[in-house]
Amino acid sequence: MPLMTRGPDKQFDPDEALEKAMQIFWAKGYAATGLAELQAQMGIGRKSLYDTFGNKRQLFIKALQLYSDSVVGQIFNELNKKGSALGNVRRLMRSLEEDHSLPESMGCLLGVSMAQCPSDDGEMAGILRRHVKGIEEAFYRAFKRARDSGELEPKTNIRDLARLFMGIAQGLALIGRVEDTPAVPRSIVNAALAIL
Amino acid sequence: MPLMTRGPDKQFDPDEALEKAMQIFWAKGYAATGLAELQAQMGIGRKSLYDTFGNKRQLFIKALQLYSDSVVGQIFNELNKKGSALGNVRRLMRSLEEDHSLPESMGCLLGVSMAQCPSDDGEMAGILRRHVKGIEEAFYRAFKRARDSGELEPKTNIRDLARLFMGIAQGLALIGRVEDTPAVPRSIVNAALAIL
DNA sequence: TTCAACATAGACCAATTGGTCAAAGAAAAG
DNA sequence: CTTTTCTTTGACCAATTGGTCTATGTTGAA
Repeated sequence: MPLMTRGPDKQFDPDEALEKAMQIFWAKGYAATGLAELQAQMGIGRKSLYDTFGNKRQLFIKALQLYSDSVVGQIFNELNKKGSALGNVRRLMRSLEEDHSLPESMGCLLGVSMAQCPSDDGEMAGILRRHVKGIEEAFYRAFKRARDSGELEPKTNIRDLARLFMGIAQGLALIGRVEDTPAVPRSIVNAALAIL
Repeated sequence: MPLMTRGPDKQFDPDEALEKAMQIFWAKGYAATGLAELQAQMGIGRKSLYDTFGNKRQLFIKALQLYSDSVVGQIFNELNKKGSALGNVRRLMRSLEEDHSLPESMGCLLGVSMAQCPSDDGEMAGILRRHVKGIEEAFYRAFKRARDSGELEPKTNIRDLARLFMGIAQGLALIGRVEDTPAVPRSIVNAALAIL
C-alpha cells in the first residue's frame, strides 16, 4: 500500500499570488473586491484559489498577516538602527511622509481594513489590534532608548508618546489616500517632529 | 387645464431616512451595505428610495455630506467658544477621546470612507478632501487665536500644528474602531495635549 | 505501464447584487 | 363624483456574488 505518493507541483507561486491578492484588497477593500478580479490578477483558477487559500475571507486574512508582518518588521528595523534613536524616528517619519505624499498612495492596508472590519469578526480585529500594538511597541523602544541616552527628558511619558506617533502614522496613511498634494503630509510630519 | 395639482405627501421623512442610511454605511461601509438592508432600516420601499435619493451611490454621497457638515460644524462651534482657545482645543480633544474610547465606537464615517473611496471617484474624493480641509481650518483658527493672545509662542507654525491635530483626530477615530480599551485613545490625547 | 495523488480549467449553482417597472392606492383639484 | 398627480408596493430583471464540483490533465511512485 503506497503511503507516500505525490502529484505534480503547483504551477504558480502561492506567495506571489498572495502578494497580488494583497494589492487588490489594498486598493479596493475587502467587500468591493470580487473573486473574478482576484482570480484574474492572481492568474490562477478558482479551484486552485480555494484549495490553496481556503476562501475569500481566509485569503484576505493571510494578506493582512503578510502585510502587517512586513510593515511592522520594517518599522522595527528602521527604528533599531544604531545611532541616535530620535534620528531613526525622524528618518522613519520622513519616509512615511514621502510614501503617503504620492498621488497614487493607497494608505496602509491595515488602516484601510480597520475601517472595513465587521464588528463581529474577532479574528480580523485581533490582527488589526496586534498590528497597532506592534507599531506602538517599535516606537516605544525607540523612545525608551532615546530617554535612556538623554535625547528625551527623563520625565517624558514615552508610552503616551509612542501611542501618539502610532496614531499619527495611521492618520497620515489615511489622509494620504485622499490628499493628492504633498503639503498636508509634509505639515503633519513637520509638526510631529517638532515635538521631539 | 390644471397646472397646479398635487398628489399625496411622502409617508416618510427623507431626513430621518437619510440619517438611518448614514448609520448603516457608517457601521458597515459602502460596498458591504446592500440595498435590502438599507431599505429595511430606512423603512421605505425600493422605489421610494430611488425616487428620493437617486441610487445607492448618491444616497451614500448625501449621507457623507450630512455627516461632514454636522461634524465640521460641531468642531467649529466647540473651537470658537469664547475664552481660552487652547482650552477649547483641550476640551474638544478630550471629548473625541471619550467618543472613540467606547467599545462600540465606529470611528468617523468620513475617515472610514477615505479607506473605501474608489480611486476614480472624483466627487467622493472631493467631499473627503473638503472634510479634511474643514477640520484643519477649524484648528487653524483656534491656534491663530491662541497665538495672537499669547497662549502659543509667536514663532509657532500654526498651519503645521492644525494639520497635525487634524491628522491625530483621524488616527484616533480609526484606532477607536478596533481598540476596545480606553488606554490607547487616552494616551494619544495625553501626548497630543502635552504639545501645547 | 499502471495507478494513486495531486493540480488545472471551467462549467455550474443558489443566492444576492443594484436597479426598473407596472399596477394599485391616496390625496387634492375640478 | 372624476381626474390628475403623486406615492407605495412588490414583482421582476440581468448581472454578479462567493462557492462547489466534475472532468481532464499531469506528475511521481510502484
